[in-house]
Amino acid sequence: MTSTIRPLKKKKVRQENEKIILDAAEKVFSEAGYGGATMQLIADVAGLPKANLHYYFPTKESLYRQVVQNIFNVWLVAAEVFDSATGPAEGLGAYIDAKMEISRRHPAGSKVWASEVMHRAPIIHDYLETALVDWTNDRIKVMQGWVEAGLMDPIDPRHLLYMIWATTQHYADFNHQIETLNHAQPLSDKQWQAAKRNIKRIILKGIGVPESELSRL
Amino acid sequence: MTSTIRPLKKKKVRQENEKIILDAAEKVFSEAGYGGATMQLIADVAGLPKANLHYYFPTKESLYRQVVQNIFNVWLVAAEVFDSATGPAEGLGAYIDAKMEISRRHPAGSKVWASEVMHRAPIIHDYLETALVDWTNDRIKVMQGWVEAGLMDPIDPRHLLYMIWATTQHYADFNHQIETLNHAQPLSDKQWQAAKRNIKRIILKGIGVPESELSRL
DNA sequence: CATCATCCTGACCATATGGTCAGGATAACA
DNA sequence: TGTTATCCTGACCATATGGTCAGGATGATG
Repeated sequence: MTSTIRPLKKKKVRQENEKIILDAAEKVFSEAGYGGATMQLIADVAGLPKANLHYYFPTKESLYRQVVQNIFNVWLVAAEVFDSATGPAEGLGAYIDAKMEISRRHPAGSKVWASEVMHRAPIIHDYLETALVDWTNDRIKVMQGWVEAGLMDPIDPRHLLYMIWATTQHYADFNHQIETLNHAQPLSDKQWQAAKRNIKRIILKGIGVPESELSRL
Repeated sequence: MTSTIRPLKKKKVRQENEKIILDAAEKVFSEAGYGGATMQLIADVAGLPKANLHYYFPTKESLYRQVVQNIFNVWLVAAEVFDSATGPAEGLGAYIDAKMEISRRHPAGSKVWASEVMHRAPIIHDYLETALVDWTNDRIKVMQGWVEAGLMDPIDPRHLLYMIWATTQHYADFNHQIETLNHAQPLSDKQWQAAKRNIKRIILKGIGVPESELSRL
């Protein structure tokens, strides 16, 4: 019974503990910020002694860096829906849906990312300058192609992209404000659907997608 | 010559020093977060000894609270343009312009606000529940009126408002990311104008403002 | 000029924090 | 079973931080 597991036992322990620590760290960093978070609090949330964190992650900064990198990967995966699309209604619509889903399921990650960028990205500076720049330029070209094909109005794709990022991430980063304005209640399933529908409708109609294609939202 | 000033000299000193400290604090809080900011660093930026800060502001938290309240007032003033408007094109257009101008001139304040809300508004909780809720409900009624008057599509005003907040504040909160994506350069005058124009066009067209009214952007 | 309130600050303190380490426990493996 | 690599942790340390305070400077007031 243990024969197949035994050789992996130790490796599994490492894998599991790193996950526990990273989850706790993401939560604490998102709630307190990098400076406000303490290794002791992360340890308490993880249910481990503080020294154990330092066994897996030598410094607070290395732990934080790993958290941010994980989030960036989530972004990238979500963006894949963008690529297989044939036009703005499909591509941007799916992208907005995917980002809203992340904001709903993964708000802590979004907050850590926002906090990092707001503070001039001291830790992931290089990521922004390479991976993000490349990714962005690629999508801008795609959207530029849509403009030239007459599939959308001659909008500057850059500002369109910022608007999508801003709006979708707002539902994660400012979820406390949104809940406060919703009678102190989290958004219900219906309200999340309504949010997605409103956002997609305004943006897609705003860039010139014909009304006939909007009905499917 | 000094006769008119003399009786105010001491009061003026207080006023000036409080302003110097608050400006320094806003800058440092926005760059480091509440937990990452130190009274020593704020003192250095202000060019005053640390003990002097504690003379005017007894605790770090009281200083921070004052910074956040000042920002909230800036928001409120900017929102006044909303009210004198006769319809969405004029009202929302002016509101977007005003908020973009704040994002450009006052990014540090926006970041402090964002950080505070992201961390569940521990300091200004009561503000959100009273002032912000009241303000928001009032504007929603105005927009609801516009919908009923047929001046805009039947959009949920709440999500429209969030979209405007998110997009305009994004240019302050994520200015580092935007600059990184702009060849490490701050946006020029022209680029700021283009940003405003793109945002207003997408949102206003997206909610059904007729093309004829968009040409004036 | 004398008195008083306000303003200012170097030196100091208690506490909290990131990080270390020696030594012990556990499991893989020969 | 003995050896080795990995895992675990209580106790400890150096440093940084928010905050205090006694005493001095400055300007208002009468």
